[in-house]
Amino acid sequence: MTLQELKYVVAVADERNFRRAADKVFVSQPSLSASVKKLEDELGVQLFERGPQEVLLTEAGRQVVAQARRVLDEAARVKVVAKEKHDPLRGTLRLGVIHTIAPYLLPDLVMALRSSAPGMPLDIEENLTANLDQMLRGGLIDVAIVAEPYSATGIETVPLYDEEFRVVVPAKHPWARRKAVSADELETQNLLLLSIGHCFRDQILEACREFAKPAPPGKEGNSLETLRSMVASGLGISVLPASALTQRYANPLIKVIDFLPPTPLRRVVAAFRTDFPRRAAVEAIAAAAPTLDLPVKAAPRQRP
Amino acid sequence: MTLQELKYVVAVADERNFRRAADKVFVSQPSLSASVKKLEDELGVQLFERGPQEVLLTEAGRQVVAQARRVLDEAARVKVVAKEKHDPLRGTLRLGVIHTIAPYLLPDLVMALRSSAPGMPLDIEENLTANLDQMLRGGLIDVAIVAEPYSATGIETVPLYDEEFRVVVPAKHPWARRKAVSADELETQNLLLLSIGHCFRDQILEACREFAKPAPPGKEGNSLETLRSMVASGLGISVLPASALTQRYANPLIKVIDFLPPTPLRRVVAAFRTDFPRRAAVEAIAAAAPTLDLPVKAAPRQRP
DNA sequence: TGCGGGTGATAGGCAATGACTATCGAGGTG
DNA sequence: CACCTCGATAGTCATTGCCTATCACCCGCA
Repeated sequence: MTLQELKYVVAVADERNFRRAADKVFVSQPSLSASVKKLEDELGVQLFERGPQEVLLTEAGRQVVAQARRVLDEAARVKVVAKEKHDPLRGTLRLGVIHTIAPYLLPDLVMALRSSAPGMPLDIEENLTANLDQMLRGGLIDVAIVAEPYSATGIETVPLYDEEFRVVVPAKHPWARRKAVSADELETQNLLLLSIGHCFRDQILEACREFAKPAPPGKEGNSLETLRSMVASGLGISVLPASALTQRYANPLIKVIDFLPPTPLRRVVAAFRTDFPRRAAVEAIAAAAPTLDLPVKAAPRQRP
Repeated sequence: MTLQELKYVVAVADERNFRRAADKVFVSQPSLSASVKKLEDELGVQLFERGPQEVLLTEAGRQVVAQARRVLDEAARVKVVAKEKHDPLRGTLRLGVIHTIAPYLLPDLVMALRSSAPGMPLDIEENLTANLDQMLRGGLIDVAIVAEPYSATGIETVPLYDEEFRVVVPAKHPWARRKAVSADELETQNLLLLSIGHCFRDQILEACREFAKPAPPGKEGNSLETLRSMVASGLGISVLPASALTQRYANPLIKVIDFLPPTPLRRVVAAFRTDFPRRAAVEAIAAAAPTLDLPVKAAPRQRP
């Protein structure tokens, strides 16, 4: 039984005439006759009475044709469903973002995508890189926005932007008046870091190799906002990414100091499975990134 | 798009593995891959992400597969419907019967068929032969029980039984004591006949050729029961078929007289379109006829 | 009563479709 | 690094379904 046979049978039932039905479905009359007979044989029931005057539906034919219409109806809806999903910028995109990026990027990004891809709502998952990686491979999310270094087989990345690091110290800290500090100097202070698992912690330790080996530094916080508050309360100094230090987050208890060049930075990328079919959705995110009002540098597409 | 492609896609979605899915639907893995790709191309949407680890459903894939299941479901019901109609003795039989047979045959026939073909309810239409003929050709009824002579192209008949005619006279009629009368004698009496259109009228006139030409005889009735009542009231004599003169219809005001041989009779047949596929249903009727408690003679199958 | 115009079924040739086996290339795993 | 499994590809082959041409039948008309 094929959809075509069902189409043919319905056509014959509609036209009550094999020739007209054949024209209607764009085949020759013998082909149509053969197909109808084939279906009748398969079903073991005669569907039509071929009289010399007219073609009559048998009782079985009536029922089968009615059911065939339902099949064709549902089959037509397959195409409709597929067509609706045709545009990669339509349909929910499941997006994972690490904790140190989400709160600073998402408000603007969602805003930008709402106009550039209005048919693509975001289902957002905020988590650690390692977890996002697993979810990405497992198909639980479609795209992950993480910081480099990040690579995995079967995963591609598109750079979004480069984001410099800044030192934040309490307002009454001895460094509060300095214009810039060197990464090596941080060692001398009580450096507050994120807890283990946050990539941002590792990136800072990487930037300040000197004390990566010695004992772990001061206290740890669970989010950048926690760190910020801890600094504000005078507990120590810390390092935050530039996007966490916009005007919106200005705080009189905190002083922001640049690094002496080379300024450490992180590259933020969008990662997705190589086989992910909605690349245009990733492109939409990459295209939106440089338009955002963030203190970042557009990251050139270096490894396409 | 074919049902097979939909089956394949559903199998892949179920197994999340092309090889296992191929086994499940009894094709080689390359064939299955090709079919899936073909459907994806046709729909213009990628349904699966073929990762090295596992096969993932895209969002479009989820929706298409869900719809495909519905299609296959409905398609399976086509076979169920057909199977239900597989037995020609199942399903309503639309039966037409002429007025002069219906009330005497149907009660017994329905009873007999209820046991020999319990799954075949009768939808009964009572009408004149000419109308039944049209309905039979037009497919409005499946079988017509009529009296011969009846023939038409594209129509076959099966004899059911032969039924003799009897003369009925009022109880106080001069003939009331006679054992038998000749057809020719009827001319001398006030013969009550059915109105024009009833074949039984023509058959009586045929039996008594003598006065077929002269002026029309006495009054006319619209049914055999009307005639019977008219005879009972002394309005004249009439002729009835044997099946209308069983014990059940005995009436003290009426005397039944045999014809002198050759006794006129009518052959009752079941007529159906040559193309009618449920011949077994007709056979069931033919087989039931001789078992009925009617004063008739089984009609041999003379022209098969 | 024979003759066109209609029906659906049949016959024979042909091309497209789908299936197969064998193999590849990519990844993951010991 | 060898080995295994994944899905994709290549090439061949049989089946399928299609077409044109024709048949057999029935109708209505002359």
